[in-house]
Amino acid sequence: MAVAKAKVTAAIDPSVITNKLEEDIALGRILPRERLIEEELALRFGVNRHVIRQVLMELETIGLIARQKNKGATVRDLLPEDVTNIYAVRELLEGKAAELIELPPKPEVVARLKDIQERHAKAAEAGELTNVFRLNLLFHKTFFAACGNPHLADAIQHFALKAHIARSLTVGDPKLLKRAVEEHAQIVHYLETADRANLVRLAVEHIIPSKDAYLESYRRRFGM
Amino acid sequence: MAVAKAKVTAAIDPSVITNKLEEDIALGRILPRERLIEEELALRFGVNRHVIRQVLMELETIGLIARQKNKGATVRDLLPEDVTNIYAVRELLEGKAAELIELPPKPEVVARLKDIQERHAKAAEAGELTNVFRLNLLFHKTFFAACGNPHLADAIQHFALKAHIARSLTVGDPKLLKRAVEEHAQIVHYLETADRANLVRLAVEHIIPSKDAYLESYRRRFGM
DNA sequence: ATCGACGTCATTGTTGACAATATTCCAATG
DNA sequence: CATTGGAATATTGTCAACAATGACGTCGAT
Repeated sequence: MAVAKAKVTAAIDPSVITNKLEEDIALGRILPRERLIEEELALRFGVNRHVIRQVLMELETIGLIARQKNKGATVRDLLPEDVTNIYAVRELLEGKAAELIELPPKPEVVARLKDIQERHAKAAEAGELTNVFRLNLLFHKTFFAACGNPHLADAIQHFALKAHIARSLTVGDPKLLKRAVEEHAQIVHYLETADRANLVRLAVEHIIPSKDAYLESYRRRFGM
Repeated sequence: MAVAKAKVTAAIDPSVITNKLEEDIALGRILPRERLIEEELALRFGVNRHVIRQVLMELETIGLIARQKNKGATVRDLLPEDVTNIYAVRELLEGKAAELIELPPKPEVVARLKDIQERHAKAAEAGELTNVFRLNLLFHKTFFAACGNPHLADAIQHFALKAHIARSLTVGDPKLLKRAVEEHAQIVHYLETADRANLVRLAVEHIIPSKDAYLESYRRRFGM
């Protein structure tokens, strides 16, 4: 009995499913107001429905989906004012983190960011949206983790996830993508040159285009 | 022995249990590193173990407890640096909210805050810790909800809950309590007189004493 | 044709049983 | 006496069956 049974089917961690669904929502593969059926998802990921329920609860607290008792879960539909409010908090938090980050940063932090940045740029060039999404996420996570306040970094991560719904509609835009890639390179540059003022400015400005793109897209669809 | 199923019309909502456990942690009835056994809690609240699991997951995302796979849940033990970091975020968020709040505020907001403040003061005088806890929570929630940014208000609420672990050790201190009551009255006053500068200042300063009390208490217990 | 009552189906919520994993305790060993 | 091995126990994790609820279409009456 010492030997564990060989697991034929790889044990799927709930957080893996959560991440996958976040990705689906962020990339617009599941759209706002679209319904998430527990059994469908259970089948798709090859797990029990309870695991899916747990995942859905997580997504709810993150703010990506809304659940109603006995009625199920749907992707949240963010109104322009929601997006404005979320981004107001993001600017506040991310600006603060940029103020706190150690300058000059530890060499390994810069090294990691450079590596991520390059892979992100390549993925963008190749049009691999999934990788672009993941590497962008990783870049920001790595950057803000360096601020020295894990609780602040968590909050930033949390609000970045909330904003993903808003980004789903404009995620494919090559212009936005190109600009994001360039700004990542600039952020690394400001880190290396210990240029606090520009770092803080860019950290805040960096997220604005995606907000504007969403508001613009919303206006276009529903009129002003 | 006797019966235990007194609740024919029960239907206990999970959030009620969550709130009760938050209270227990905040008031120090359950201490850091103490274990939370699912079946015990299920028995205590007269619900199925699954409900408790759900509650524990919520408490985990709030940050009040830590869970390890197959090992169960314990109340989180906040190190001084955690408390410092959490309060840094609180000051940032609550300061911002105070800047955003509409001045002069709507009359009904002031009326509600006054009512809560008076009941809070009475509870403090009577030494009813449970009511003090609840009314203090309600006061802050009502105040920050008035900032006009629900996402910001949520984040504030979230971090206030995280901080509750830290407050559990000093919650009984009459000096702190007296000061909190007075400052609530002052906050209402600054609202009525539309005194933005003082309002922002006090909103930030108001939470500092409980942070300092925790750090002090920690030093005393483990030496400096 | 419109509306509402009603029955059926789809979906979520709840429960108890069982499996997997950690913890505790005790005895055997060096 | 400390340590290790391994049952016995305690606790959490997973599952499948069942109950409750809401969504939807059908049918009859006006």
